[in-house]
Amino acid sequence: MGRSPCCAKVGLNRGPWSVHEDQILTSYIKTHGEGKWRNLPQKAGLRRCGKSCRLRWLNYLRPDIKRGNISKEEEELIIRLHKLLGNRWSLIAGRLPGRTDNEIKNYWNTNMSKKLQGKKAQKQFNTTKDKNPEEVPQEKKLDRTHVFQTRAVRCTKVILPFQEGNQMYTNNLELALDGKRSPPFSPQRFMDESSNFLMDFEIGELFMSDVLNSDVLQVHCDGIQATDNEGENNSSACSDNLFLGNEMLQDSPNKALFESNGALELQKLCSFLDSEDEWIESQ
DNA sequence: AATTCTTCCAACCGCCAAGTT
DNA sequence: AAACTTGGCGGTTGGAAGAAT
Repeated sequence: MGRSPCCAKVGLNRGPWSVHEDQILTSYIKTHGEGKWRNLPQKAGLRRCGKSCRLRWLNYLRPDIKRGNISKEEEELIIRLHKLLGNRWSLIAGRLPGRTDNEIKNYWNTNMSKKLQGKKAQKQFNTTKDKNPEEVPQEKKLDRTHVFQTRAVRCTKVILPFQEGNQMYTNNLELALDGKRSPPFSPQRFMDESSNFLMDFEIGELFMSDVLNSDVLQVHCDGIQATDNEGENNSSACSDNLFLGNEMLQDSPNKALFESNGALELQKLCSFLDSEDEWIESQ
């Protein structure tokens, strides 16, 4: 049932790697280089699955792996990057030389998640997530300052929509989707407007390209319906804020908050907008 | 000293996207 | 265009080690 395994597991070693296996793998990769993981075990004479070899090399045997505890500076960076990117461990690891995504993920799960427990947003989410949407009183539905957490999903484009005057960003978005206009994005203005937040991230080509390639969708929204962690429609959120991941870059006139936790699919965004329009019309 | 509980992290798993045939 | 392969990712697990009883 389901997907076939990546390789025939019969007769393969599992569990912790022995010193001897490490030596074989290291020696083979030093000679032949990385890649071709599927065939590597056979060629190297290892009774391991290719995936397992890849993981062992990337997370443990690579010569540039940094050993030892996460420093205070690294921890601060992890927190900031997590705020920005969510659970995109490989992206976070990419900005911490010598650290692996697995290591950072483990560190986060064992240390940081504890420290950050009890956050207001999480608390608020938890108090409402179990309720049947039908049971939510109407005044709650109308509460556009309601804070909730959405599940991060990948999107294929980055949109950095800026509002010019009262122009609805949706106009720009639709045109961008139709290919009639570039996504409404001005790097210079983006940096100007968000300089306080981004200052600590060494703004530069590298960072900007990271952002642009990171699937992070920034939404400057004027009314958008989102789903909660359970994938159910939640109450509407209205915001004049600009977000980078979870980070609010501008104060909203109505102090409303929409947390996208990193990303929304463009298709979902469009359907949210449609449903939001219907909702507004029905009021 | 023995047992139970908790923490930590290496390794595994399934899914996905990109590349190839 | 469809099927298949491959590499990469994030979530989860299991067991070793340490702490508590």
